[in-house]
Amino acid sequence: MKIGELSSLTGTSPRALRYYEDEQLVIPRRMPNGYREYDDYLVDRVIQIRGLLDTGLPTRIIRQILPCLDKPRTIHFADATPEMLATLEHERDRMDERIEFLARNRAAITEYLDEVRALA
DNA sequence: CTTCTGACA
DNA sequence: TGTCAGTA
Repeated sequence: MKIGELSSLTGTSPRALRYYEDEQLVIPRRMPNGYREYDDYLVDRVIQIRGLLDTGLPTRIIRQILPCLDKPRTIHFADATPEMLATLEHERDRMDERIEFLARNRAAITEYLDEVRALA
């Protein structure tokens, strides 16, 4: 499929899709006219990438763990280097911090909402 | 009309 | 990331 279809299918702008290619998060083939040709399995990968990006993971890390996320997930346990496990642990801890941060703000907003409603 | 690359009041 | 330009 061309970039436009992948874009609407994943809710990701063509601009972002081209950026992912620069970061080597997705490697589309090229059609004779120069247009990018994306394989169907990339729909799931792009959605996966967006989720990881929203989590706060830098593209460098995503690029590193992406091969572990593809279809034959079981086969990829082999290339799990100790360095990668270390970075993943680090990122997991960062996620925990982010969760705490988000939870505080959620609590603050809830509290604010309750007070406003109490006065109304 | 869609996509491509490069660039930024 | 959006968007504009000048093409293919």
